[in-house]
Amino acid sequence: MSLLAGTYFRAFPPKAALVPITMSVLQKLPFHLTNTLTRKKEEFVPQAPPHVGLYVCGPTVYSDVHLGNVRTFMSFDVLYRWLTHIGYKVRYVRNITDVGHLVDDIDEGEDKIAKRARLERLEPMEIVQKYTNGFHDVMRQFNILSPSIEPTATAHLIEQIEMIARIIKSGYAYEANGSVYFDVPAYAKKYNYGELSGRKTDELMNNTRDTEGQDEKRSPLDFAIWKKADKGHLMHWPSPWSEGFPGWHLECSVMSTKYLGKTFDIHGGGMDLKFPHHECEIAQSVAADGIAPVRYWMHCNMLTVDGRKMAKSEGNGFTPEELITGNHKLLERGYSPMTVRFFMLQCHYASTLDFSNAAMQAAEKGLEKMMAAVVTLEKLKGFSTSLEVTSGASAEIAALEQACYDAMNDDMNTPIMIAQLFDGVRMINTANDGKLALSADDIARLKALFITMLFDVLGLKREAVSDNGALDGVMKMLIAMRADAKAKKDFAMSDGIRDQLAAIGIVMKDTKEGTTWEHA
RNA sequence: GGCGGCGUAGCCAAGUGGUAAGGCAGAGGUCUGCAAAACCUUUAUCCAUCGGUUCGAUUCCGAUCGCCGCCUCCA
Repeated sequence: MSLLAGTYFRAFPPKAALVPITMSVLQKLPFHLTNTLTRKKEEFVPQAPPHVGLYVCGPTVYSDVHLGNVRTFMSFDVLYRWLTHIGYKVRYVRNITDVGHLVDDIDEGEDKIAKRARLERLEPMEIVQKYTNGFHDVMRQFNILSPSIEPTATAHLIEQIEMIARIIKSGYAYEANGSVYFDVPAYAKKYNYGELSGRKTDELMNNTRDTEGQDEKRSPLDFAIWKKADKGHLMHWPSPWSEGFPGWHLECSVMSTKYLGKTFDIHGGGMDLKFPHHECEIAQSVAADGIAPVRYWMHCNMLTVDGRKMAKSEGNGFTPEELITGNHKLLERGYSPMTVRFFMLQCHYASTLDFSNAAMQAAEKGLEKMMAAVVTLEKLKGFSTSLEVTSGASAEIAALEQACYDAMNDDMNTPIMIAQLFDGVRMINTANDGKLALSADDIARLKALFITMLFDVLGLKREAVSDNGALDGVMKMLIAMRADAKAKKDFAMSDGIRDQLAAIGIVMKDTKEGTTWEHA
């Protein structure tokens, strides 16, 4: 078994990783992040620079992802992009949970994927495929990069069974009636169960729910790492203990350490996974291998709607699809994926973010302003600096650049970084107005900064605004007619054209270079 | 009840032991035939409430109120 499981992977970080660190960008300031294990902001020092191992708990593919999920993956996408940008070589692992997990008390013994399969009359793996595809589509829409490795739980059954065996061998798990439970009290005697979530086993004991099936367990605190499948349970595999399926917490422990090493740098996920999921991951790894698996834990906060966590059970969750089309009762209209991305990144990942139509519309306007500035910047022509002339703005641009790096290095503070860029927007617009002189070098530097920060780091992309050629042609004609009317001082006609277009959502703008138009 | 966190302008949201980033909205101005866009200026005597520490707190400590997340093993 161990041979099978171990033949095809390479150790990470690589043993011969003694490549000198070549941080291309800025080494002046190290990256700091809030480690939720210590609850402190710490300097990030990878165990084997320049390599960084990053693991994020991926989705359970039994239904559409909702916007809250998107926020988590987007936050870690920015982390991945930033670490890469500052010169690290990141191996980013994000799993797909395709082994179903038990639904709730009502659907006893039937897992999420099996239940869904039954409802939709599909093979479980059809469900998995369908929603995995959907998940990938959503990730693409929001411009979230693919991880380096996207392992699935079902492809790592052998490793999971091996890990269970190791935990049993070390005395922290026991079999009962074909299921295997993690022995929390035994573990807690030697190690600190609850170090991540701040929980204490005594307290947990006092507040345990009286649920069914408890009799198999020695302590109500124990959790299943292998579960015997009930009859009718669709997904199950053979194991030394029973025909069954692995416990939920196990897959992440197995897949993270398999690809990133027994101890790896960063583990991320949503705040709601801190307990029990992440706490159990620590316990499993420590029990199996005697080593803490993770050096830095990062948790990103929840997306709320009207102050409440977005969740299916609340009925306040909408799919990314609905958000884009506006087809949901909570949505006044649709918003583009990049508007959503910008909206989310204007808030720090560790804060709760409250969703509202007003906030979305504000983000939309802000993003438009930002993107318009990039277009302006690309057209700007600066004066030549051949005579050792520097503009008064040069120092300001250098400071702006530094401020952007400082913000990102300070626990990935995207809202501050964006605020800095808006200062840059002012500079660009002022220059465009002829009220600020920028040298060609200044402009090149600003361009590099904006493109790097906006597109590479924040992961925004330009969205198509103008649509089809026919409309463009019609608009050219109308603009010409209106110019003609204006030349003849026929303002009734020129205003009429403009107002009627405005009524159908097209806005004309008279600039020095001529008239342009856009959708309102 | 336990654990974790939050409460900053009309809205979204940063931040700090020395007196409040940014975006949206609002107001005034420049520009314009009038607009729009752009630019400039402006908008929180104050950071839930009450105490305490301090020369000084929104920032630290305590209490109160309100809100949110988690509390497993059958997410």
